[in-house]
Amino acid sequence: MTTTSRAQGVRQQARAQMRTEILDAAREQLAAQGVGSLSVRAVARELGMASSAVYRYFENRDVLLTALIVDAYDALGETVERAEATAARDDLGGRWGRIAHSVRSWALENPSLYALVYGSPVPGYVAPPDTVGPATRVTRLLSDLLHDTLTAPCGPPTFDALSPLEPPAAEGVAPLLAYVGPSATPESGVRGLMAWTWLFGAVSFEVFGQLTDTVLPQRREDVFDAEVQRVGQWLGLHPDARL
Amino acid sequence: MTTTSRAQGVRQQARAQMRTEILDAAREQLAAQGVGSLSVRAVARELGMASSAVYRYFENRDVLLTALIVDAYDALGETVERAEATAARDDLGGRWGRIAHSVRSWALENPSLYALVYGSPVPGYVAPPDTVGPATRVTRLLSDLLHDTLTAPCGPPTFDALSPLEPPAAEGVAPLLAYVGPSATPESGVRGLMAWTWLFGAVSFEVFGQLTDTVLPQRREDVFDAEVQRVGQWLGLHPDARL
DNA sequence: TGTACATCAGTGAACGCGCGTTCACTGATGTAC
DNA sequence: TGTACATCAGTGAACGCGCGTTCACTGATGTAC
Repeated sequence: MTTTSRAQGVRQQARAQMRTEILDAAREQLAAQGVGSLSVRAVARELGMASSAVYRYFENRDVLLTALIVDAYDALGETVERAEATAARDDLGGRWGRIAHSVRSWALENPSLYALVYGSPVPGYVAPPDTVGPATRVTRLLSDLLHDTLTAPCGPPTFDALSPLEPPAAEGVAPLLAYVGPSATPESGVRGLMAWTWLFGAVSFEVFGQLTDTVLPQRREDVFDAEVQRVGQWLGLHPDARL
Repeated sequence: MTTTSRAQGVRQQARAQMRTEILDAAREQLAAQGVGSLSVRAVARELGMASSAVYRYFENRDVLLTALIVDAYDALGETVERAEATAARDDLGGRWGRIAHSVRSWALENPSLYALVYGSPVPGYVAPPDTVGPATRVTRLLSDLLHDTLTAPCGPPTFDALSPLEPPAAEGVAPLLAYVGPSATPESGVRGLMAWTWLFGAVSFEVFGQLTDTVLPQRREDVFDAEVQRVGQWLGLHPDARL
């Protein structure tokens, strides 16, 4: 490494740090006021710099917002991946439990970031392509789990469906089946979809305050865990695997 | 009715109509720009009146927003109540299907209103007490349905739970059980909670665009219906009741 | 029925504010010889 | 190592804008006698 590139490295490092500081300040803004009132000027004020200086780092407000979204997806993705990795590969129920519980805790710890990525979309804002990768990290874990369930040594679970999935519905889940891989059947695909849907529905209800007067705040983790187990059992995961 | 009160009636009627027109314009605003940018001035502009005139009808922006929220809850509540009422009382699966499908269609037809009441909350805005009544109309239907399931002539469903609900979780759902009534057991309460959670999770995912690349747009209703049936079966509703 | 008065919807100017973004600039830091 | 030049972070003033809300007002509509 030459002196030149080391010096360049210093400049770049300073740049990266400033970028981080801007994003941190923006996250504070977000938590306090919501997406709508995230403003370049307020972020600059928080950092004690001229608002025009922020434009050296982010072309405009939307680019800043996109960076926050990407970071949020990545933070959630990494947290959940780490949690999932602590379960033995053949402990399918355990993996499901880690995923579910870690999504929930991350969301409760970062409600504004969760709202940013799983809340109501901001009309007019279109997520650029760079967001899709980070967005699918949790989905990937769930998809792999479903695949492992269907190819487990003890054989795929037998579902208690009364009738097989009707053709139009089976056709509908085709993209999902393609994503999971050849092991997936329409019935298992729909069930996986329902588990995914349920998980984020449950977390959203809790984070967005819809559980008031329904579940006692101090017992929400216990109730959530009971629900996770029931979904796991219904999915054909080993039922007594616990977090 | 005297001339006086009839005249008064005319004035009041004009007032009520103007109020409606303001709310309609606000709803258009909402659909186009989202909650954050709902503005008194823009609403007035849309109606071709001075922005100060709006203050004759709504004390301030928050009061206007609250009125929109109440109206949205009421519109959804009425739609779902009407749909549910078309099923025979003893057709439990049919009632569940009507509720689920009507929530979904209303949400897809009124995505901005759905986002207003089931999307991420606006930080800083606190829902005043007048919103709770309208907010519980759908919940009431689900709760009654659960009650009817548990007190059906053929007896309550037997759930395939491997182990009974653990005490902390059972304690957690106490408020919900109190709401449903004495027929509810902890296990049925958790299942009802999960169905409720799943329903709004599924609808939110579809309305908020999380189903892209997962379920084919033209087949979403079919897939949704398959899911509804599976949840219904799992809840112990008569499995072949169809919409 | 006719008239004097009260009520009330709607106006338009004004207040103070914060916003996104641009631009010419200054001064420090890095680069090339 | 020393110097002339290029790069680039950050400044501060300015642009044009839309916002919520207030206020003194006008004129139409309703009320009381």
